[in-house]
Amino acid sequence: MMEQRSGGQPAVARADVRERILDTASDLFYRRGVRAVGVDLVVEMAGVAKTSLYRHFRTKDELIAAFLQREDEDFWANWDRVAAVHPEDGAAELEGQLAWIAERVGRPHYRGCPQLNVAAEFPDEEHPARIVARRHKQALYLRLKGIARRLGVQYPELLATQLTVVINGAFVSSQALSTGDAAQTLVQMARALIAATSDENARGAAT
Amino acid sequence: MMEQRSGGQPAVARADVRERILDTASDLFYRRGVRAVGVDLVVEMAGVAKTSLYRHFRTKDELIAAFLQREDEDFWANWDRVAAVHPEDGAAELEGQLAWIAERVGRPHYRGCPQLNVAAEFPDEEHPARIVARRHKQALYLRLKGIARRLGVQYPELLATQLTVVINGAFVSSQALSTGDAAQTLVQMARALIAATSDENARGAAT
DNA sequence: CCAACACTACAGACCTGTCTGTTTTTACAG
DNA sequence: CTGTAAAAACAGACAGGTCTGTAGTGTTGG
Repeated sequence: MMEQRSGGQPAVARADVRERILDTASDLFYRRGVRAVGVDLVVEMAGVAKTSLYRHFRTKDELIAAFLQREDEDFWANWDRVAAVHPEDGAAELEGQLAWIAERVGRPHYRGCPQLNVAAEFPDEEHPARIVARRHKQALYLRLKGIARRLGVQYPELLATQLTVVINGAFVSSQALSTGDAAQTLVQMARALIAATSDENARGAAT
Repeated sequence: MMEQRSGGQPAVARADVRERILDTASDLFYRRGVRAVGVDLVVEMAGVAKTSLYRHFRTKDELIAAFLQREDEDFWANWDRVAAVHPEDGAAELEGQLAWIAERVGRPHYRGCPQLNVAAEFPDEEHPARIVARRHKQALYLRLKGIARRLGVQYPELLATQLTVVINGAFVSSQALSTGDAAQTLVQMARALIAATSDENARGAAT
């Protein structure tokens, strides 16, 4: 861990300590739960002083919010990478998004969506971390609505809501999805929902 | 949960205190989160002595498990009540189940599925409460598979997995479902998924 | 009579956040 | 390249509160 940076660059160590704290805290928070991890443990595992933690983060609550903020940015980085591959084909993009989400859900020690986990741990909706989580889920809905619009379905808002439910459901259903191909299951769900919103007007008064 | 009583009749007061503790703990655990609620608060709100709590529950972990156990029983009581109304029609039963689930999700201070919340709070999968939660979700899957079989779809396991994802997704997506009719949204999802598994091959051997 | 109950106090550990003091790193001037 | 002052990091004690679980004492009701 000890790196000697002879003739070091300025402002690196500053960001370095902050990043090390956030790295360590994120890992511990996700794996053990936020409330179960104290700042003393974060400080010890990160190899920093407690004063350093409280210099970069005013309170533990702000550290939790920073944890979710980083998870949010990581999530959309993955999303945008896939979106860039399918600038035209909305259906292909959606399946691509579901593919990497399913891969993530299926990982060995996957423990759910951090945003949903923190929401479960902290009932206060005005908690700084809950505000990050709420914006994250709102952004997910909006992105799905954009895809739904590109698909040209009749009710993009309805389809976006349904896809939100499916994706959030996948996050908390790793047990049910562990048997079989999770990606295929989710893609089939998306196709079925798309087909249904496309049928609505054509079918008219059937059954 | 057969409790052996040494020889007397004091079963009434005993069960009364136990129930009062469990009532109070369940309410506090659900609304504020399990880790955020200490036994001192439970004891104070229930108006009992701490020794009484630890006489009826060996540890707080067992109290948490009892909380989820009771939620499990309540859930299936609702389920069975609806199931009894539709002994033949699987599609109607499924829509009935989704209707009361959506109603529950849409309640003013709904705070998610207790089983999922506890799973988010406690990473240890061998925690007594996690064992209850795991069995609960497994039971949900099995009930849905039973409905799927009655529907005569081609892949009942696949449909059951998909419906599990939808229901768990509804539990954690009250934000997305708060706009519009949640019950209708879920029912439409179920219909779309059923139609998709029915469309897969034979279209001729209908009802 | 005695088991269940209420109440208080306690042990030992943990929590967040602050404070003091020392050492290292950085920034910049000469 | 060097001297120096400010900023940042380290180390650790500390305050004041919380947590789970146990123990001791007295009260009550069947």
